[in-house]
Amino acid sequence: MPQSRNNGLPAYQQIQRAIRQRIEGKQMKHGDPVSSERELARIHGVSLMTARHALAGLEREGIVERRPGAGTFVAPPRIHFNKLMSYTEQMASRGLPPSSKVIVAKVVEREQEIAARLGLAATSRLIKIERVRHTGDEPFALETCYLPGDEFAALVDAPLARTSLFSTLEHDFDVQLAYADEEVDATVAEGRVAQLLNLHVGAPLLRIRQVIYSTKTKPVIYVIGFYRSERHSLFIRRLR
Amino acid sequence: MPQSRNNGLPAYQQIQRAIRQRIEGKQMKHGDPVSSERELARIHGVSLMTARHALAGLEREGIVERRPGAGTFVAPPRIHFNKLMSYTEQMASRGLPPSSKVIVAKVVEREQEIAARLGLAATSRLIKIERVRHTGDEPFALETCYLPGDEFAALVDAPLARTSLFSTLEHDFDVQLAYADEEVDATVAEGRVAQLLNLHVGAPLLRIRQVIYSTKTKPVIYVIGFYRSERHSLFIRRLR
DNA sequence: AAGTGGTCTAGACCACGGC
DNA sequence: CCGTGGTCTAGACCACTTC
Repeated sequence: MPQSRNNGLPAYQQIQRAIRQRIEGKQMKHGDPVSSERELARIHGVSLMTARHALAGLEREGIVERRPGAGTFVAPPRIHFNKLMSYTEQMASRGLPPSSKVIVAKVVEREQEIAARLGLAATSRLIKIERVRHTGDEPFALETCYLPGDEFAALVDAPLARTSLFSTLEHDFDVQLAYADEEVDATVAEGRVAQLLNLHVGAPLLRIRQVIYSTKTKPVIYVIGFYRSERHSLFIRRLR
Repeated sequence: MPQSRNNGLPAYQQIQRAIRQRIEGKQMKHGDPVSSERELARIHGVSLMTARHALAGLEREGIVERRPGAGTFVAPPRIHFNKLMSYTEQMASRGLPPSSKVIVAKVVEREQEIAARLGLAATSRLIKIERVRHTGDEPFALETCYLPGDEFAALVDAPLARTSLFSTLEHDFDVQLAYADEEVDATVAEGRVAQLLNLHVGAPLLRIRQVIYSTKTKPVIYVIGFYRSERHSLFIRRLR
């Protein structure tokens, strides 16, 4: 009788959760063997295929490595490649305190191109939030994000300086973010951007424009960011 | 009797290949329904789980979309997010002819830092191949790649101008490339790079340094590339 | 030789979409 | 309502690694 009585969560996800927790809770570390498929099946009282399904998912996430004939092992502590993380989360993963300064937080109109990228009518109202990110006391990025104004009007009064935008969206607005498509190129600092980032005009900058989608494949945030190239590299993993 | 008589290829991969071919051969287009799991199982004479496994793989690759209760459909023409492709393959996927000019193809020694990135001793001999990539007649990238010299010595005499490095490796050297880790930042053109790319000094450039690994998790190629930012953007998909 | 992951079968029930 | 994908079972054989 599948997935009854048990939180409604499918069996394979419960197995994943159990393993994930033991790894995240440092009870297992890089290289440790994970219970074999047959063991997991026995322990959780499921069939072999279900246990396999659980491990296959964890392997795709990079949490676990499977070596045919040998076993399944906790994967090396992964640099979170290609993972959508907020600035706050990125800092946390490096053990650094987040620090940013809100420059602008208001409603704008007639931002035609940006409205289009969010799948909205050209004249829609948009929330605009502009922030400078710091490491230590040096500014290293200028991020401007836009959200649909009707849905997220309350955001302009949110404590953006203290709380992560991602967590505000996920907790207060019940929006689950799913993925982002980014376009990356290089540019040089000029005018206001150079000034805000404490750079001389002509310094190289990484420009990242991203559209962040919710689990419903709906665009939720458009972000354009400028990153000081001496202080920020982008890491990507590409698969064949 | 699994995977006998049939090319040695597992049944689920044969199903995938059949579907892939029909999509790539334009016999099916974006939005068209793919045979249902039960249909595929019947057609290919396999069980439902095997047909499901095939579709699950195609869905992960982004080739196909599955909508519960509705069916499985050919996914929108996908931009190849986070996919490791050679320059030749990238051009092909956009319907453009590849064009590049080999500047250097020789053996070098004492490239300590690069040897280290390839997991080799500091004094190892390395193959160095430097090429300018073009779109039309405009240069848009300078790519320099390094490979272990002992293993790939024959490469310096390979027809690099005519043949893709990836395919030479995969066919002539029996090396299967698996993934690449990239570090991306911004810089400005200067000296030789500016000259080769036909840019003025100070123009913004995207710099990509990548280590390409074989299926055996062994570093095989180190590439450092400079890309004219007006002619090249990087697209990334990040997942939550 | 024992254990592991990889593949596969022939069934089953569920929740959901579209008609 | 019927067909779909999503989950699951209780077995099986194979190729491989480890000892």
